[in-house]
Amino acid sequence: MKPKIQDVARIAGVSTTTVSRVLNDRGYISQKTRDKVYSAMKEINYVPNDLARSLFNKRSYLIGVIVPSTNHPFFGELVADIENICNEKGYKVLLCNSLHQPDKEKEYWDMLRRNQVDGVIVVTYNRGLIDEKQQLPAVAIDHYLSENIHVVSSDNYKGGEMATKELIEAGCSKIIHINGDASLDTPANKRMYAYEQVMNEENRFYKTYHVPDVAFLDQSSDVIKKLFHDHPDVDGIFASDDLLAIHILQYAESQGYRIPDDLKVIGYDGSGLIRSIYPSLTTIIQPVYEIAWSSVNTLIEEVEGKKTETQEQVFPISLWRGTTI
Amino acid sequence: MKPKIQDVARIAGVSTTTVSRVLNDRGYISQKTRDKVYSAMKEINYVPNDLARSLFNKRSYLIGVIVPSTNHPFFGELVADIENICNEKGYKVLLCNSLHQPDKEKEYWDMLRRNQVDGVIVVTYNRGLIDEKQQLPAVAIDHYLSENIHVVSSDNYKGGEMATKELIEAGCSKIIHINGDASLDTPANKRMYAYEQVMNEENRFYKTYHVPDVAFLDQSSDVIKKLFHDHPDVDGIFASDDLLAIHILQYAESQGYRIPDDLKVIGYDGSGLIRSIYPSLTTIIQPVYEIAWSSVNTLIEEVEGKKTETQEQVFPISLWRGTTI
DNA sequence: CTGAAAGCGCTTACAG
DNA sequence: CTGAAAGCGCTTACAG
Repeated sequence: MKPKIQDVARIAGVSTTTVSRVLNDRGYISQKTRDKVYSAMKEINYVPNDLARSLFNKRSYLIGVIVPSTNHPFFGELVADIENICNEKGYKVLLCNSLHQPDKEKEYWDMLRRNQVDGVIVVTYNRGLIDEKQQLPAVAIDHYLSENIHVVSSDNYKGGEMATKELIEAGCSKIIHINGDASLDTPANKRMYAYEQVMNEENRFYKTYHVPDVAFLDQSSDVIKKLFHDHPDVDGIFASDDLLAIHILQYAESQGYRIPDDLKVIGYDGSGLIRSIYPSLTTIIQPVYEIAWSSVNTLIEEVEGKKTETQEQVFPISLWRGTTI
Repeated sequence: MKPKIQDVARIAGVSTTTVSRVLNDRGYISQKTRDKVYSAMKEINYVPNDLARSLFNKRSYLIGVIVPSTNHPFFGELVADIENICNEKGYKVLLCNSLHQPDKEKEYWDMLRRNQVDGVIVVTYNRGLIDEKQQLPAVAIDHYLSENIHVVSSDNYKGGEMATKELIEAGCSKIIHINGDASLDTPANKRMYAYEQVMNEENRFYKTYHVPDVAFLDQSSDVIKKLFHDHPDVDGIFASDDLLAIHILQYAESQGYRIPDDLKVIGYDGSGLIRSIYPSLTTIIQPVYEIAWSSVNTLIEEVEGKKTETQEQVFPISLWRGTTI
């Protein structure tokens, strides 16, 4: 049986109230009592039960984090940053990999509520996730969910614009965009709108191809093949995800395109991992750490009642110059 | 105020006992009562408090997972698999990124105990993590921690052997190994022993270089430069990590080595991500999913009291043939 | 088929 | 400076 506060009290010869007081360092306690209690705790290897504490305090210091999957460089890094920052602030992370499945997201959301998390940070493309009156503090990354939910993102429109203009300035004459599932309401859509708008303004041909699920690349190859089959003269591609961009480079090279002479490619995300192992890829960098930091801080401020108005924060993107443009 | 079971009981006109019964589907309850309770729950949007439940049941369905960082393709994938499998089985994951820091690992371990996790899955190189009498069920991945802790790993020795032999069979005459921190007691050490033993048996020159921290590659470049400076005639390198292998390839190519003609390189881990975006890299594949599955299952079996003897499970590795050998 | 009571391990007014 | 009592939101014997 795990020792409880009563056992400590009995051994130290004090009341449970007193033990609780030294545990929480609250109220006046004589040094002598304090010492007795500490040595009793040590003697029986006492560990406080945070479940009981949370129950009483109505505060769990638990934060739910819902992402598509940590098995993706961008989200793996994002989750690592979020967890590290939470840890510094005394919060714990309950991890949920939704695999982009709306029903899973909903299940996770309910699970988090049952577990009395203080708040949740969510990356979802499922608008309907929070329909009911949600009093649970939440921050949505990259996505507007509802009026009461804060939003943290990087500037997706500007990212799309920057990527497109890089290709234009590099002299590409036929620039194609490849993106994820068109029916999903993802931040990548803003990148697409930016691409289409820029191309439109310049009176250029534009075309966007869609991959069923960007995060899991198995299905991307057919779309990539089709892109090159339809447009063998393509000389610029803006991919909404670095992994997609790399797959395109692989396929293009296998077809004899020389990079960047025949074809220029720019990706998106610029996670530390990709920049480290694939520095040649020109890409738009999302400021992952800033997004993580701001998400955690905004959430904790709301949890601790410091701020109430719903916030929307957009961080600037930047360009990583590789050699694929 | 969040609605509680009492509110449901009051509205449905029954006792809390009855509400609890329909919640847990235990004992006999008339359909009429059941309906009343359900509609009351719906009416006030009731969500059960799992903290209170866990407190009573002495079972949290929480599993702590300690890894160096999800910001690494191998651990990002491992954590995603572990979490998915836990979720299928009704368990939740409390994520801890130790960043390879022993003091953090210890803090996380204590935090997990306070939070009454049912068990923990840990990837650590910190032998001293569990000194005291730990009654907490645990599975260590890749590492023997103590007599009562199960171990799940892949065959690191055979992996090192296979990698070394591949280079030998490919005709390399000067094969060098590069590994992580020598003072850490990591699974990669077994790969190094295998390398050294095979080389020894063949009466060949061997030499291992060490990078301070394989998981965070910033410091690797100096070591890599030194390796090539000391041994410009190296024609085979076995790296204990794919990211390291990729950095070596980058540096070697910048120095004019042709791959694989002048230099052959083999990595380690073979995570899905690396195989997808860097298929040319020859590497040893660790069966991530099997490791995740076995860890979760072994842990849950112990938690549920199905098995008691400490187990050690070793899964076979395999070879990914790229073009770097 | 249903309810009153005790208890999971803690904390906090309230007394003293 | 310290303790007895009530309560956080649940569940489960035990009665009826």
